[in-house]
Amino acid sequence: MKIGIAGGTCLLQVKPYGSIARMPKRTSPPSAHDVARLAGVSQAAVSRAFTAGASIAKDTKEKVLRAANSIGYRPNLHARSLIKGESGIAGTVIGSPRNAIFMAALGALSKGLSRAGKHLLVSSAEGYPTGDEHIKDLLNYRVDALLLMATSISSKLIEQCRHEGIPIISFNRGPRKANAFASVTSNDRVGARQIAAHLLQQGYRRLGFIAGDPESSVSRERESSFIAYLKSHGIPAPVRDIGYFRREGALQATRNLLSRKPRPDAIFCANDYMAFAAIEVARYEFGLKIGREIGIAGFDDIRESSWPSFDLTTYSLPIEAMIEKALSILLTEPSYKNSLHTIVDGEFRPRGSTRRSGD
Amino acid sequence: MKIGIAGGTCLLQVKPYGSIARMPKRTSPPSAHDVARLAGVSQAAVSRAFTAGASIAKDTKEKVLRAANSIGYRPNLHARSLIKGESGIAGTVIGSPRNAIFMAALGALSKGLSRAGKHLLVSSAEGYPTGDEHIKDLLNYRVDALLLMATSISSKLIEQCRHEGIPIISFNRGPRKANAFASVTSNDRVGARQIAAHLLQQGYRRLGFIAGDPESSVSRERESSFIAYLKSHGIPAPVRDIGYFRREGALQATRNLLSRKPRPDAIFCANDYMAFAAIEVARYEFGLKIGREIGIAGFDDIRESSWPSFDLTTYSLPIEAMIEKALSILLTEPSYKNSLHTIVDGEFRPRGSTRRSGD
DNA sequence: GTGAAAGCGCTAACAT
DNA sequence: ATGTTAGCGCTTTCAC
Repeated sequence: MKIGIAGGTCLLQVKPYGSIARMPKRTSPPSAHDVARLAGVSQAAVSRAFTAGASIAKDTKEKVLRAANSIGYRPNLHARSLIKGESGIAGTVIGSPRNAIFMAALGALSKGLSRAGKHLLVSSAEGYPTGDEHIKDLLNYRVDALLLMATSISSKLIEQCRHEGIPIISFNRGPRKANAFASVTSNDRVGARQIAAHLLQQGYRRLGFIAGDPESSVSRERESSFIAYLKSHGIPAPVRDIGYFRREGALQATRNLLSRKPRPDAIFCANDYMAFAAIEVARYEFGLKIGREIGIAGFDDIRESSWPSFDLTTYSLPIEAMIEKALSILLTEPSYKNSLHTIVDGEFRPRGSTRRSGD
Repeated sequence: MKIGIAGGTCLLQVKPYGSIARMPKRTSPPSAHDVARLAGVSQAAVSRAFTAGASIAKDTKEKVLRAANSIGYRPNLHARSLIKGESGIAGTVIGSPRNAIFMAALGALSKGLSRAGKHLLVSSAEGYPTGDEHIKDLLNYRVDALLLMATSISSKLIEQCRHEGIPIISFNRGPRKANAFASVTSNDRVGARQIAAHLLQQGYRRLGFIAGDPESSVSRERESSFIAYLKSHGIPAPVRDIGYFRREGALQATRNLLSRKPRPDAIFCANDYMAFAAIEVARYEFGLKIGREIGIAGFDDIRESSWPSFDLTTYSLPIEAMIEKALSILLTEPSYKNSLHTIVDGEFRPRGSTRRSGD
């Protein structure tokens, strides 16, 4: 890989150690004092001009705003946070940024918070066993709330947050200890059950399951609920392999399952992303007609699932609704913050990948 | 959609207007003073204990840290920012959070910054013509740098940032005014040229192009470079339609192009995501063999492109390298900050979607 | 409605 | 090596 460099004067300059190396600061940003002086009012008046609903005369306010605008003044939110004890920032730790679901959630979250005038401080904890270090970092910024996506947190930190009144919302992962903090999850049990029911109804009988990360509550819930339904209908437990929520894992797991004798006639994958791999292995490596010769179902209903290349039967993970719920907990439901487990229903989406009667 | 609610005591409580509604704050977080009192030292000593390389005796430091730990003290970074004039936060505005590329970039960015002990404040400007409002928000937090992804910024704001020494790095979008700020882009011109050359070499002659957002510099660069190559080799300009970087748009654009007489024998799409739509329309709606009967190429080399369902010829957008470059500008190259245009080369990836000799 | 003054939690200069 | 002091930029009493 080549890197080309075009243009640019080059001021010689030394890097200030350990900080984001900034340009030479020609001017420090204007302060409320500067504005006050310019407008001929007190610094307190400037503050009031920028505080909605503060008691200030209309023309004083205008005068201030004009002055402020002319020198590009903008209130320093760090100073405000110091006083208010509130930062206007929500912290998010994302355990698996590769997962499209969490990234989609992040986008929705940021949008929703923006609308409410709040902001999102993001930390990626990919590859860390626990989110603790990242969470601590965020706490240093006195975040008003913590959103955990695919991230675990120690009891000590939970206790500390509760003590300081910082709500924790866990996303799509039930709390380990009941009522330790709020969580918003999709209704995976219902979804897995509907998929099981649908597969049986379509006439599939030799079922397979590809697990995600066997440690994750998400994968376990989907699996146990799937199995429970089968069992209650007198169907033998599915053959099983593990895909770790990754493509490579799912490719291999599918190969393993499809090589068995007798071959399973339908495979339920713990998420859509793995189901795509299963479909491709079945179609391109085993030459099977998806639906007719092998049923494949997933979970999440991500964008690609409805594309004709996959046409995947799945259960929609209601990410928008979940985010909305999380936002409403954050913004308007202080009473529920601590010990609420919200389960949002998705929707079953039968598609061609489990249609026996044709491809 | 149903929402189920499980568990939870319910303290009656009123929402503080306009703020993230927090739990009752049982305790405000401990301050350096508290620690100082507990450890029997001055508050300054506490500060020194938490400052790497400060002049403090070893056992004083230990004493302080023990005390701090026992009451869960953590330094308030807002206060620090106030003094230092540096927040340790980089601000990012993402214009199109739906675009997988930018989300991937975000993940990498957050990871890289985390390693450097920095943080990422994220704002989504989806649907806004300019990022200005969001950028202003971020500036209120005195971000140390601004990363713009698919986001435009007014000259006024550029000027203000330069004035305050805040570097702006634009991602995969060249600066409108030369040298207005730093930018990191992929080498789209080279990529588009290689694709054009490859298509000709494979024997395709009646070419088509599907543009992204015709306003975007990315789409324009890819198109103009593609056309320039064809022209210089005596091939007529491609027929053209617009997909706006969206699936629906690309589906329709492909239908339009494939309905023409004579039908183009190859289509270059301004990105992979649109190329998937093109492939699916060609394959499932027009019954064409991809590669043999219609060549399709994209740009970006996202994850799905190498999947057998698409097997898409494309040019890799070197997102990791670009992020690395952006980080190094941010963290270690103050001298280049202002007027550097870095172009990172990707790699041409010929695949089955443009192989004439077979499917 | 407005200004003066106190202080949020911290760092940095200055003493000692 | 440590304590004292003066702010960083703002919000919030408290007088007027």
